[in-house]
Amino acid sequence: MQKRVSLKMLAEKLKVDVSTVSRALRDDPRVKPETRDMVQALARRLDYRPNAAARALKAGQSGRIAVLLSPPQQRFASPIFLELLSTLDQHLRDTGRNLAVFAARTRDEEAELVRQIIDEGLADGIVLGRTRKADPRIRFLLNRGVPFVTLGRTDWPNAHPWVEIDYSEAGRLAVRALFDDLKGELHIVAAPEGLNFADYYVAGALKEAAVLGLPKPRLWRVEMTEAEGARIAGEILGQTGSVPAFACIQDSLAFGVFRAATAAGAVVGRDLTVFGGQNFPGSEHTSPPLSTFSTEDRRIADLLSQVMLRRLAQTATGPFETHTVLPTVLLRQSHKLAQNEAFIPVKQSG
Amino acid sequence: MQKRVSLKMLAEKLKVDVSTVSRALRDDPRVKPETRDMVQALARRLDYRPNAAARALKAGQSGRIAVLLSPPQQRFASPIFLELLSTLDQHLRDTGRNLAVFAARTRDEEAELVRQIIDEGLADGIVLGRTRKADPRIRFLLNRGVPFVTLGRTDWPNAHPWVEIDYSEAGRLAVRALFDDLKGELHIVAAPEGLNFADYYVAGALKEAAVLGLPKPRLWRVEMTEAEGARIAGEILGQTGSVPAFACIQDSLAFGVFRAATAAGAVVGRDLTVFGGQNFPGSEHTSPPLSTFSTEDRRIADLLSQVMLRRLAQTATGPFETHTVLPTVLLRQSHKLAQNEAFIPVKQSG
DNA sequence: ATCGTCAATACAAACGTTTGTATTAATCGC
DNA sequence: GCGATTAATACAAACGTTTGTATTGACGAT
Repeated sequence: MQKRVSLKMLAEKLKVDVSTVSRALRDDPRVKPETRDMVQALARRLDYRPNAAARALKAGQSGRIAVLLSPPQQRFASPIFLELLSTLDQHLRDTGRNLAVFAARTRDEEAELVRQIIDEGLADGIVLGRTRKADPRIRFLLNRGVPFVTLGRTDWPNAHPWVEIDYSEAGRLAVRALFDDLKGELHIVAAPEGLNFADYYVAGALKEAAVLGLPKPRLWRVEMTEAEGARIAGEILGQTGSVPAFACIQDSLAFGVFRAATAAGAVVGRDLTVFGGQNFPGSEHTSPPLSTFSTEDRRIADLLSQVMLRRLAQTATGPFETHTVLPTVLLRQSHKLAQNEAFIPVKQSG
Repeated sequence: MQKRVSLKMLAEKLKVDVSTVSRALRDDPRVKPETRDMVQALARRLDYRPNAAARALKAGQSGRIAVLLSPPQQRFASPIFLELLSTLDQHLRDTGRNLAVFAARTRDEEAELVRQIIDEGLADGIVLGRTRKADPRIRFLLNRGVPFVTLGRTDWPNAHPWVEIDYSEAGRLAVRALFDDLKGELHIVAAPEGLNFADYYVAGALKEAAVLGLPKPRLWRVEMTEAEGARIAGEILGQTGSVPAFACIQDSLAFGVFRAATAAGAVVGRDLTVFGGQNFPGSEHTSPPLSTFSTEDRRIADLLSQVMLRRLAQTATGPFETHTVLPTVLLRQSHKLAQNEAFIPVKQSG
């Protein structure tokens, strides 16, 4: 465990000042070419690496970007996060930055966590999702002038860059798709109220139901877990003789519906219909294949990364034009299986 | 965007020295109680937060723990990672530390990345998985005396703490399960050679095949993607009239087998049998439900976190006794569906 | 020969902490 | 009431960088 190589160590060995070493390594024209080469040669030989903490202190920048892992995190946390972490880290490392990850326990804790990240200098910028109504995290970040990008619009849509999945369209799609062979009550199963993407989904779904002349669907606002999906579907399947339809905002919930159906001896596509969301791994292989919409995880990750980097490079603050709404694409129409006796894939999920 | 609150600022306002402020905040008995209270009151009022970079520089420790996201990262990267990130961050924050995430592009890049993390002081400890034969990352970390924990044993099992999933048992279980109604060739579909967990799996599977008196199974060493699973199954289903059995090391591969089967018009459970691994979300709902083994993601995450923290607290180096082999638990036996016409869940997946 | 110019380098301060040591002034023993 | 003790605080150095400024010596112009 030999001592770390520092500028000082290089300077001593070469009998020059640390400032000369520092400049030599950064190809400053003020150092004589021979000196520069000598310094660089030794630095390479000793495998010198600048100390991140010292640089951060001097620069007043941590060199890190934080990603907020929004609670609750469960096994089902959407696949987009891993995609995002991986993509973002690669983009960041190309610009000499690193990735920090923070996982709040509860939603209430998040605002305090964001404050800590910024005020302790744990990161210079933040990527966050699951935006909410009157989101205290956004309020704080705007106040402090911190660079950040959100997945999902906020109440201050022109004050910062964001990328959004068109959840309103997703809700519309789900209801429209389920409508075709609707034989019973329609259930909208969405994430808790106040979460913007869920509110958009519900709005889109309700509007479409109205357009189609349906009676007002039953609304469920719950955490997006398989357990919650199973609980709701279990309750409904137990009490009604009709054929309920479930528009679930995420496949995790839809998986729960499948589970409840299996437990109740009901057959999806005959005794109930289901529509999911986000095209989770495995949803292609349920029986029948889960109708869902795709969210282009890869593209979202790329966009968020690029926008974050652009925002970091930016000197002036606001207004920020990078607002992108990503389309949601209908995948599979297996809820029609009972009628058609044939499975029509609308688009392969690759 | 007012200036950050520093010790210096507090000191100036209170007309005392920064050292006094520093000591007051840390409840040093050398400062007079009244002074302490005065300092703490102002610090609270101005919401002072110590600067992480300055602390890191002074302490010679970054206060961060790195998690290596092993390549290739794809949508299917196992659910364990999110669980790990979330659990680890919560444990770390309790001890005033933070989480850094690094995603190498390729396996070859990983060793260099680890070197960078340590030599630039980007992290004080590392959690890594996907250990390999003669793993250069481990070699380096041992050399430098860096605290680290691995998911999966290494070639230096007594030199560092590790947690391992019993993949040998997993391979054995899969072959044993498939054996019961084996009507054709047995295929072992595992991750590339050199990856320890995959090597254990293959060894376990081959040994069990030998014990059962089976002919030598066909061996595939591929990346664990749905595409690879589909490619292999497609190839086999096209060329043979018999009923192949696939023991896949991960559900992602098994999902691929399902996809190929659907494409070929083959029915899983009749024209082929499949066994997966790691119990991915959704694997419960395939048709038939995917036989797989569980890996107790939550417990693994907890263990890795705890062991990492214990290792960090440790002053002396080695030997490290924290070596845990986690059992793999058989889930579902749906590959027997064709025979029994009944689905026997061995254990619910929660 | 002498002054200004310029190249090359050294010196020094700063970023925000922590911590060892020096200074000051009050208190105690006698 | 005077030296020793002690409580309270200030001073200073250090961590490893970066960067503004001062210093040195060599050279060309006058």
